[in-house]
Amino acid sequence: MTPITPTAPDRAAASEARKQRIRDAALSLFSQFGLRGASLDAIADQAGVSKTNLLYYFPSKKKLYISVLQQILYTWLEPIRAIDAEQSPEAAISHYIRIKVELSRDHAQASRLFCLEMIQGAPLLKEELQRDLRALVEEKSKVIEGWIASGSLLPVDPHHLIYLLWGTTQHYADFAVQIEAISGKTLADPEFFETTINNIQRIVLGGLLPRSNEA
Amino acid sequence: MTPITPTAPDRAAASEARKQRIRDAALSLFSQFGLRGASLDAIADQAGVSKTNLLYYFPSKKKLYISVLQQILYTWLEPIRAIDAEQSPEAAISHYIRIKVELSRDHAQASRLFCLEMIQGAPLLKEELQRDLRALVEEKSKVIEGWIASGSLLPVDPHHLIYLLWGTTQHYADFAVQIEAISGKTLADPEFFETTINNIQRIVLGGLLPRSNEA
DNA sequence: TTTCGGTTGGACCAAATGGTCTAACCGACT
DNA sequence: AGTCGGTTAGACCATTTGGTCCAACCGAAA
Repeated sequence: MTPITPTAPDRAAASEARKQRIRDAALSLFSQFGLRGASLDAIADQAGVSKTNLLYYFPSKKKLYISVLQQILYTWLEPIRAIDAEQSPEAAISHYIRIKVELSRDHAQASRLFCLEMIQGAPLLKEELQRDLRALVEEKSKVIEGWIASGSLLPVDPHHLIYLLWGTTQHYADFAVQIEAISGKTLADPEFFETTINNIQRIVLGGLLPRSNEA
Repeated sequence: MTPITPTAPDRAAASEARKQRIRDAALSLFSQFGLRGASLDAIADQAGVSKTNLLYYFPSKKKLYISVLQQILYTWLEPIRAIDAEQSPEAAISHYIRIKVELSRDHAQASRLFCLEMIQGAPLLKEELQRDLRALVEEKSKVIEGWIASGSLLPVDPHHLIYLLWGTTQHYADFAVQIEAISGKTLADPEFFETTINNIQRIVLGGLLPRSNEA
């Protein structure tokens, strides 16, 4: 009943598992050395399969790379999709920051690969960015403008707000080494994790300058 | 009288110029493809010299890479050095943001190379980060704490404030493609440049939430 | 038991790559 | 003119790399 493919059902499952193992290894190496810098030998090695076998599942290096990127992209844009006009701006932004810092902690490699691709000029994602991401950002900008119009948010350019949130939160994944070198802490440390979220929320929502009582 | 080296003086100048041309080409390619991803052939080509000649000036790929990185590092940490206790926090932070966004505009490649190196785990810079950068950040954190103690700044963890400033400003260099895909603008556009600075300053200093008059 | 399609890996290949060797070049000083 | 040290490049090399080919394997259906 279960078999959909002509061969045994667990055959397909095992195959998919293997593919995922390869994708995982690829993510690990691509996120460290980039598309050109990572070799198929190394990826196959880390995945525990032969290079030929890797090329059986993914017909070329580029196809493998794209497959990995594609898998990331969805997860990556999820938090911003969650923003909606029904929430208060405080709740929405607070929540967004938390989710994004969680992503930086749990999917740091994915964040780095995404960053690498951007640095390189996003040769493989540019189109998608221009179409989907742009529309998504436009949509959420409208929400932010609504908040501003209703007086529940101080006036700010929605795009720059979004960039600031992206930049700040991803920084903890992409520059993890730097942060560890300076703070001696990682997001894996629960206390540092909470402090991080807390401080970003405080700065973005409340600002740094005290309301002057003078003048 | 002028000759310091045994050979003619302009000989050394021409030599240094060539070295710089090579470093420039190297920056351009390393910042795009990383240490492994960029080839000496391509670098020599872009610099307009033969590969052998490149290897005459820089005895190995790694040495060249380090030379480029070294040259960046100083420029990169300059803005944070400029922060001092005499300024008002508002002036210091405003100025820092402006300088940093200027760097993102004028030295985007350097920013990206630095980012790449961090992503990779900073194998060549880790030591320096742990020593010099850490000390520098510690010093400036003291300044920020002073501001907080004197009541001219709301309480915030200095480290996280610094990370937020770094992340936000560098984002405009490292993710330039993404920003262009969404906003259709670049920092090269003077209006966009000023809007960027203005918005970051406003969010960081003033915060987003209006002071509630209720309750 | 045979066969068949999906699967696996060792041998192999052409191109690219980091780096060496050697010969020639060139301007300055004798 | 000759030579000397800094400079330049073409030929060459060993290794790595992305990718192909072919032979073998393996579990299930006939």
